[in-house]
Amino acid sequence: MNLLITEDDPLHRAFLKTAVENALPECDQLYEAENGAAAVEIVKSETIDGIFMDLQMPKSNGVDAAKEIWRCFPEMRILFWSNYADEAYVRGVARIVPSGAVYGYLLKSASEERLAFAARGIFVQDQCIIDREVRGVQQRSENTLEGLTDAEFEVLTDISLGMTDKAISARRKISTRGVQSRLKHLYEKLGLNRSVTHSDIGPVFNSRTRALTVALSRGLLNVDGLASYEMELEDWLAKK
Amino acid sequence: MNLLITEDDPLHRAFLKTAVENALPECDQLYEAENGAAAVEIVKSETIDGIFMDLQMPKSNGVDAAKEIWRCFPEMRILFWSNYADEAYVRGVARIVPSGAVYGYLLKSASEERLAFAARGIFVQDQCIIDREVRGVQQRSENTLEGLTDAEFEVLTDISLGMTDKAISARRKISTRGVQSRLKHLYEKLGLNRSVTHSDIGPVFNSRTRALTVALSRGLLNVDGLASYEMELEDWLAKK
DNA sequence: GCTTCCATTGCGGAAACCCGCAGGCGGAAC
DNA sequence: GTTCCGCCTGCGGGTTTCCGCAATGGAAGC
Repeated sequence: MNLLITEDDPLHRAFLKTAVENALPECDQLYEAENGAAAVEIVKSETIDGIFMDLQMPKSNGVDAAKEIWRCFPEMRILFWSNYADEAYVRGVARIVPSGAVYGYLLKSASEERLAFAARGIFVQDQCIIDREVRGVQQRSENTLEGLTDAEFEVLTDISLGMTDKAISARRKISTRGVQSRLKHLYEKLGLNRSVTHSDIGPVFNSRTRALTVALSRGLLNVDGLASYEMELEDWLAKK
Repeated sequence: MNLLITEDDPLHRAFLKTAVENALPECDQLYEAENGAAAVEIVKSETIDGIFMDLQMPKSNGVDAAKEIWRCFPEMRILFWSNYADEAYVRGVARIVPSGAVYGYLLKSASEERLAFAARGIFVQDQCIIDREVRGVQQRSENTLEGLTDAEFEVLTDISLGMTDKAISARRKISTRGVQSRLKHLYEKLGLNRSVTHSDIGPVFNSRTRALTVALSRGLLNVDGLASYEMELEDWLAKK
């Protein structure tokens, strides 16, 4: 069995390496990549059976790399390994998993024991292993109470790129009024309607930008995510 | 000599610990804290001569902790140790350094050798040691060409919190027109004026929110910074 | 003193944004 | 079938934001 570790931080890489050597003696060859692009190359040139993938990496983040890898090898088993259980990451990963693919999502704070268990579960027994806290985020984002619908999340990513209503309506093929309607619901769910309005000054917050702040601080969005949304937007602009 | 390591990631903490033991044999006691609040407590209860401070930590980031520590011990020597040379961090640190204090700013990608050199420089020889790349950011933000003036940066933080023009004008004690003037200059420096405008759709971007995206992706702002600006804003709102 | 540069201010208007109301559509549940 | 419910749409209008133009005042430099 050949595995690949994709992780930019040399310390974490070394830790992961020894952990894997202990947990998976059946691993013959252990490749390493320090960014997403390098990982993609190795997967294409070598024979890889499974991947450890860090999500936070400078340039070419883990999600993009995984998307490209799954495009070529839909069967590839990937264990994501992340600092945070941010909704942006969880959603980002969930969006690109091919149906039937085996994958896992583990936090870096997990013990070596948990890591070993997850690794064996995924790479040996072909089972999906999702960290408990991550699972919590997933569920919360599935039931509509606390979480946003896809439509609302979509419009959130669009305004996070700084698009105008009109541009969004063109991109998503709905009327500008539809965009505003989505926005209104988004604002409500983020709790902006009952936000501060000072007697002298009037409303203190501009909903549109405030939504961004709140989304960022709640982990609905993160800066890496923005970068990849930006690329999708550029593709669309080029085609239009 | 008693030193304190403030770092949430156990791996990095362990690495730092052995590195310090090698580089600074004159260190008697080596304390550890895994977040800013704990660090502040230790500094207040023990006798500490110098601190390694991680900047990215969940809750109570390094800048806030350092601010509080320097408020009580303006002589404290602090070596900041960060993943990124983001302008938001560099500016954040520079804003709170008491005049005459000894401090350093090192990237985590630095070699152990550089780390040892910096540690000796700061804690033994009382010299400020700033990483080269960080120094680059500092200079760029000092000369007005590429960087923003204080006024522009201030208004950037305000819109990043989602404030309206009127609220900003009240807070900064200038007219709303003044706010808009600052904003206009900010937009220019971020390059939003010559941005995409599509023939069918018209302007694709809303300057106000687009400014946020650009500032975030360029590292002028970051999410930790937002959290502490938010607290300042709440203080002001409470007083008002 | 004069000029230059910068930040600020008022005015005014075009555009963008926020939102209540009313209505239409399709899918899920009963 | 009926009833919900979420989502989209048009209309209308109130508010906010963006920005050009012109004028003021202060600081720095000749």
